[in-house]
Amino acid sequence: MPELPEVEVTRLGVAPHLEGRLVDSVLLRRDGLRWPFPPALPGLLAGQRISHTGRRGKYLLIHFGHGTLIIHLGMSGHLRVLPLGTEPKKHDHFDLVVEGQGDAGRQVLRLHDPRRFGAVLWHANDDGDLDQHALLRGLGVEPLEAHFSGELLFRASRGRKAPVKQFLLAGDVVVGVGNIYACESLFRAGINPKTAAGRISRGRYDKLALAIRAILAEAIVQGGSTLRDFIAVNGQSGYFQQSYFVYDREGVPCRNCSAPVRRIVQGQRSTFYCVHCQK
DNA sequence: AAGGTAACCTGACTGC
DNA sequence: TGCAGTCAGGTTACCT
Repeated sequence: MPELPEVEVTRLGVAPHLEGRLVDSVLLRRDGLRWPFPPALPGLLAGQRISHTGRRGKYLLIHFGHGTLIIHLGMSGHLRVLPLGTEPKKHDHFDLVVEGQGDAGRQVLRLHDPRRFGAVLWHANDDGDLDQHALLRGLGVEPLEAHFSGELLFRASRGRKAPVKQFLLAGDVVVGVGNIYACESLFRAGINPKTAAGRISRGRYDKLALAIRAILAEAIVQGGSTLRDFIAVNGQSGYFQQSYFVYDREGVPCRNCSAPVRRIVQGQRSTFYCVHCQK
């Protein structure tokens, strides 16, 4: 789960508990997830002050004076802020304990990730620019920033034969749009997900860019989507899934034209769309 | 360069 | 009740 809105909702939720605080300790309960945790992490972070949080695509960033902690939630990860002493559950792999501030006591930022496709990595300032980090280097434009546009999608797609759905998911042109929001955006823009990216007009990309922006922004306001694993930091569920028009609605009447929503597979991922509304 | 596929892993659900 | 099969929000590595 977590696509851009879920990561941003997570960031907004954890930020007040982290920014400006000192790290007490770091606890690693296993060697790593997708990649090994940096073994030196506890020593690198203990006693250091968190300056601010950020996000690049689906990567959550926790910035320190000497470097940045990079967290990815994979398919099934979530972060919670809990009172110190809360018993860890199965699949709780990583704790960042922060000092209290004001009335608040020490708290723990805890990463839970059953499938373990997530990641926790460290980028030291000495290693160069963060945006040149191996995981961030090839990423496309942030869809909620001003320079994201239909023109950008149009230009980047010329000559591409891949279906537009996979073009969006690839992440090298625009970041943060995962399977749910790609399906929903294409529906809103009225574009068939199977259409070759390179054969879509400028005007239709203008519409698609607006749809992507609007849907991501709406999802953030609604607290993201709650599927099997995503729970916001405060334990509340997001409710954007109630707003789905096509995702996970195979066979259900289209909310626009009542034709049954169709499910196909593209690049090993399910795509949901309306044959009537998306040409 | 771009495209296709397998792989990583657990858990929930379905059907027999 | 159990067992096998399918599917799930992501991304990289590797091959054409």
